[in-house]
Amino acid sequence: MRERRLILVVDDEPQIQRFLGHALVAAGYDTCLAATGIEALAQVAAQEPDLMILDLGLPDMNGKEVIERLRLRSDLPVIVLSAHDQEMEKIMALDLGADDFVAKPFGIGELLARLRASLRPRRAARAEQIRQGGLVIDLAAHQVSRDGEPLRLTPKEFDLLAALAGNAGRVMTHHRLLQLVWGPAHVDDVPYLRVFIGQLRQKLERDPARPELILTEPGIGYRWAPAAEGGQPP
Amino acid sequence: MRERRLILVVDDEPQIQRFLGHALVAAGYDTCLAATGIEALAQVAAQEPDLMILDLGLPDMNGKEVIERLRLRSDLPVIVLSAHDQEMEKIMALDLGADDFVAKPFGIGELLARLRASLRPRRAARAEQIRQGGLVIDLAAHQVSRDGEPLRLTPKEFDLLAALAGNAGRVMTHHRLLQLVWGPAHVDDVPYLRVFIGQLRQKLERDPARPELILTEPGIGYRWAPAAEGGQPP
DNA sequence: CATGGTCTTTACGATTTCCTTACATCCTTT
DNA sequence: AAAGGATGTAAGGAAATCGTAAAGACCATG
Repeated sequence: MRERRLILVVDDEPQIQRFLGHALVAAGYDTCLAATGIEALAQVAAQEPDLMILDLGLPDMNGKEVIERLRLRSDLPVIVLSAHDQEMEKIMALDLGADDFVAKPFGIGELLARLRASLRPRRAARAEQIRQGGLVIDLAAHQVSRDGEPLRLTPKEFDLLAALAGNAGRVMTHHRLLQLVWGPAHVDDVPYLRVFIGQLRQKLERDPARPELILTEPGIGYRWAPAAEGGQPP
Repeated sequence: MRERRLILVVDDEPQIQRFLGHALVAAGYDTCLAATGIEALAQVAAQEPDLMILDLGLPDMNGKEVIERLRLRSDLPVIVLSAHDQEMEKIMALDLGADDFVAKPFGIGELLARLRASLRPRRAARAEQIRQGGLVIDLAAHQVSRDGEPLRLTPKEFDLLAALAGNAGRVMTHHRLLQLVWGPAHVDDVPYLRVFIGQLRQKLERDPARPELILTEPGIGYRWAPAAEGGQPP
């Protein structure tokens, strides 16, 4: 494994590139640079960095597209830099799987803090097996079993389950789930989600009418219940 | 980084300039001065102060314009000084992004307190967790919990909370909150706010009748209580 | 070509959230 | 002390969202 973490800085302003480059090196990281979206994706493939700092508002494609195409092949953490007037872009970027964002103008201290936070937990969350009650989900082997007995899940069902259980405890928005399972073209087809969530509950939950594993966050999305949690609201 | 914080005082009355200058220096700040709006903007560019104290009623432009033009290039905290007959200006200034206000005549103690609150490192926004007492707000994960127990918030409730807590310490006017949560079409539907503020307090506050987190600024808006600050006015 | 499985799409009742209004309470002003 | 304005609560109906079932489309396989 590499000794120092490699940070890919994607920005078209040489001034900011230089500034970030110095600051990151001073903080003990290695850096590589890209000035366009195309370049950025090429650098990801070539250098396999540990994190990307992405400025929205590149000359060749918008940040949304960069993340979209990046997410097809990698789960590299992304921190988005955005100007004040880019609220919409920012929210889109987060929806598509950016990990965090920092508004310009930013303090270097703040950026480094976000960077440390994004680099940390990612490694731990990539376990191969997820256990929950009598449930065992083997992401690598594409298998799920309950109380030792294997369950039959269709590919889409499994992808959806993986997206949920792989982010246990976090609320996954409709957009994010649709993006992960159905791809960028169907981020608005919320009915798909309803149907497949229903099917998953039918197969996984002890009482599909009162789910304990896949919880609904009305108006937002769904959430995989965090590990040990007992008790129901009155 | 600079050792002492630099405060820019914008006022056309030499008497007040002198008074504030002495008081601020005595309190351990550096100061610089401006007597007009133009001068103020020039000083911001030249000196890069840490905070601006802005008297409404300048000779060359009104406070609204100063903040409007300032906000194009900076998110410098601004505290507004206003007389009784400048209510409209004051609210406009807050609408445009001023952080706080102090009514003339003011006590220096009060001004210094507001100043400390506005200088406190502003958690530049969303995406990271906000902690307050037993409360944890995870804006990215769309989750709120108190004393470890997750709270159920509806989407609108969450948006409103995000708008408030993401601007901790600032006075958020009715207009600004309505604009952020309900959109430009409902900036005058203050009753929405009352209802949802009430619901949030019901869920978040330890004693909803005597709120400690969401404070009312009568006639103006609401404010998320700044981090550590003990004691309430009688 | 038929078959079985999976995915997409639609429809409808149930649930949750949102909007709206009315009224009691508090604070400031005259 | 009374009046006016602003705020806080409660409650009902409107609107949006959710869960479920079911029918047709698509695809690989035999």
